[in-house]
Amino acid sequence: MTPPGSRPDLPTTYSPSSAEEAVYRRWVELGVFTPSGGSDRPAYAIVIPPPNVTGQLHMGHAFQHTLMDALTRRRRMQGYDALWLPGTDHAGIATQNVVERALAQEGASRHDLGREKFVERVWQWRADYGDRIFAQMRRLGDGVDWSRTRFTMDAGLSRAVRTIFARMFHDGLIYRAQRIINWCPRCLTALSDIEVESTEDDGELVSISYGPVTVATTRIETLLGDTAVAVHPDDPRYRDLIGTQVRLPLTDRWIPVIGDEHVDPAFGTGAVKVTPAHDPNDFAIGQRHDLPSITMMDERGIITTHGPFQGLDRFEARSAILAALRAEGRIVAEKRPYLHAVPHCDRCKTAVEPRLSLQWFVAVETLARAAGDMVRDGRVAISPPELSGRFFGWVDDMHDWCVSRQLWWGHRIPVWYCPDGHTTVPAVGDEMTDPVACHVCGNGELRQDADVLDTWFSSGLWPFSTLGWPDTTADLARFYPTDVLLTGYDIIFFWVARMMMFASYTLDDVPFRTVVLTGLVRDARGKKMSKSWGNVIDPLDLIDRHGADALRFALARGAHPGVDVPLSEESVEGSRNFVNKLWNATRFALMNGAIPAPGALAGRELSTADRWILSRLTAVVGQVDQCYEEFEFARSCDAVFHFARDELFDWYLELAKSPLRTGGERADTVRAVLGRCFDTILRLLHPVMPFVTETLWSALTAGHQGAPGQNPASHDNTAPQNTAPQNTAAQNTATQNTAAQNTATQNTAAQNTAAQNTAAQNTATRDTATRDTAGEQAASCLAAAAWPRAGEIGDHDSDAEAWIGELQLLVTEVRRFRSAQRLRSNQRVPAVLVAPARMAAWAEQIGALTALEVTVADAPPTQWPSVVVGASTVALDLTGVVDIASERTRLQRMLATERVEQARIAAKLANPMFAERAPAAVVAKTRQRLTDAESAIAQLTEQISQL
RNA sequence: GGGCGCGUAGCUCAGCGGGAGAGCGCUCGCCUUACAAGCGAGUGGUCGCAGGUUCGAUCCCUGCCGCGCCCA
Repeated sequence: MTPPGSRPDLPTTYSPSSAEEAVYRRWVELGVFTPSGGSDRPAYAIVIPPPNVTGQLHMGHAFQHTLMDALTRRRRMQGYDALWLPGTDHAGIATQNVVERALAQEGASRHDLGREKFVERVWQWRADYGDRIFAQMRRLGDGVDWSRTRFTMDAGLSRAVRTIFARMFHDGLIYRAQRIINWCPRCLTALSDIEVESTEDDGELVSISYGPVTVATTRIETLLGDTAVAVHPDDPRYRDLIGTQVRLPLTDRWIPVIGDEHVDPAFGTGAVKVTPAHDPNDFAIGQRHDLPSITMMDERGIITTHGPFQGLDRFEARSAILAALRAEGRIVAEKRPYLHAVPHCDRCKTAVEPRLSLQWFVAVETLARAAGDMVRDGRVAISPPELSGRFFGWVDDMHDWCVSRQLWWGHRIPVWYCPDGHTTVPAVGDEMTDPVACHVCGNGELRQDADVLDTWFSSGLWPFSTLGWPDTTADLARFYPTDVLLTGYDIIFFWVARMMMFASYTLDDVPFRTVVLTGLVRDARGKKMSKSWGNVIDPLDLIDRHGADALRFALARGAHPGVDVPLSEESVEGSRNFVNKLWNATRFALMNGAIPAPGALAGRELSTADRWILSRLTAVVGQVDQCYEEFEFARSCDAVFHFARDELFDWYLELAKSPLRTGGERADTVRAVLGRCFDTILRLLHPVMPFVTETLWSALTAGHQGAPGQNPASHDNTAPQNTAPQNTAAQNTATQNTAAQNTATQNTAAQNTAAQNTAAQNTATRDTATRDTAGEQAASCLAAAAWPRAGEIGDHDSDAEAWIGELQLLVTEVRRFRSAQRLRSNQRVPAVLVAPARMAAWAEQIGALTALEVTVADAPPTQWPSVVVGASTVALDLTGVVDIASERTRLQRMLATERVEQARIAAKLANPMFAERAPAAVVAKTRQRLTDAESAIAQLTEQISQL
């Protein structure tokens, strides 16, 4: 505990593990993540791309959440009413698989339980484990509004699903049809195109004689379902066979040879077997030629055709049929291995079986075009724009979307059938009422479609279903369209395109204004992280060992738009080191009485160094702002990092030590400048490094409640500035429970969707209740403080920047000289400074920075070796000690470099075309460079001659 | 096969028409009163190869070589 008005003593090493949890709890207690609403502030909203409810926080989440959090936190500090809305999706197949595995351990299957009990069991699982990822998000520091946590199976979101389904059905945008779909023989369900992942697998391409024609295939077993052989109609080899019949090997069936334009005469033998029930291309050929479809295997991939192969698994059948064909002498050629693309189930990696079946589809043509148009006419921006090609490639060539899944967990398809097979879908406006009689024949014996909808169907509604649609809610009015949808470029098709399609259909508006696409997190060597490679890094492990800020900063520093981010333990350590450096530099500021109050600088006489650092600070604030507008997180981090470490800590702090020691008016000014600088960089870093900045800022502003730039718009600023004791989070480790843990035991009744509050929601309700009283303190919390504005700090000061630049150059040259002379870093040497008055005024600081005992004189002692920069000379008392040979070598090397430079520039200027055609500014700059090189040469020549 | 992208320091990557950059690593010196999770200095690159455009090319264009991703 820190008494009012005093500042805490901070330890020399920052310990994230003891600080982070308490800081997070304080934010939630203060309600900073919950938009206040109702004010006249502009709204800003990001909905989280919902993580899978079975998921654990992985590095991809850590990365994307860091960026979303940074965007939202900055907007919040800028005074926006900012919402980052969290939640999860129900992950149909994945969740069902998890629960089925648990059941299998008990020796049961879902069929033993029956549908109703099984679904109850899944709800139970979700109540027990579904909030794990929320607790992990807290560890990362995600500033989401827990009071608005959503789940795709919530009552409200389920209503959105049923509503849009009915509307689209009645608009003819949802239909049921027999089609070839991707079927997973393990999950026993249909999959959409994007739930299928193709891999290049070894197979064998076998040429089989069908009598007069030979066909080539990799899927030998489907021979049993062949109903034709197709050739190109113009192919001279086969033209005459078109219309004849050939006997299908191993069977008694005769099948026609047909001509079809889509056959590639150059591939294989130029003749293909046609299996309409088991291949999408063959299905299309079958439709064109009115061929029968023969389904020759069941949903588990077991052969059903009568004969010797019946009952075999599809892969066993492949070998058996190959052997049988070989025995009959039907095998003309074999190519093995033959690399070809094989589709696999995204979830279980089983080879997908194309299968003819009756499924529900979304007709995507108009919706996909509308989604494409949003980007084409600029209503939705894609960042970085280079990746829009990827988006168009998908939406402009999209097949109808198979949305039915043969699962029990999910939104049951709201369609009913009567015994006569009529279809009944609730009417628009009455979507939630289950029909009691067939809308066609009035029969009251209705049965609901057994299938559920694709999880992505509900995820596609996420940007507006989470805000209350289909009701017209205050949230929808305030936060929709949302501002940013941030996700990896690999997953753009899953939600981005579909959210846009549904948004266009339901609200005739964009779901978000900007799509920010990130790269993928890779390992230190740029390799994709995968379990099979064994190179997966667990973000929670890194947070445990180095702190969330270190992980976040390491990730954000690599976040160039759309580019993959390599992440290594070393880079996180590097960031942790910077966090610690920031900690110690701020400690220095605290120990020296830095004054962060807004008026502290007013009317003070600033030194050149003060003006310089404030000028640089202004520039950095501007840079950071620009970077955020362009989603250039890496550059933003770099800008603050280099300013803080290489300018503020390395130079200003060193220059400040002397006036601070001296005291008086000058020291107070330095304290005010320090206050302003540290206050500002903590604010600038807060979005990416929330924990340590919050801790340090509360220490910095303790006793200075009138800290500059408090966000007047945020929370209730009519409350008096409260100077009540503030725990510094670093010291408060007493309570270890996270809020998520506190409420994790709360189980909700299965199926009772009205009661499906997540634990986090319950927590947040409590949080919100405390917000009114906490609101007074909110302004003393960095997360609710104002974002710096470049204009408030000052203007660019080129005079100060030039003088400090010269000082830095002089100090660096002296250090280089010392190093070249092999002087030990701790060996203090007498020296004389001969310089203009403004430079000579820094004699003490120059001495401290170079480990020299500096005195000012009008002329350097003869025989002392010297370092010359511009009009300033530092002569060192190294008579008899200096290594003349090495010094001569050093100077001569510098001279050689300058001469090369001089020659190159002179040659350039000698070219008349250059002066004629190059812009005047470039020519002038080049002339200046020549002059600089020439004076450097003169200076070095002089120094060498004096040795 | 079609489309997109990438080859820049030992590693991972920025830069993308006018002086080659960062982080990490490596070498040397230093426990200097904020910080050894630190400080100071340094090493390291015909910017994949070959042409072209230009006063000027790492950057723009063409071809080639190598690598990656998406789609078929």
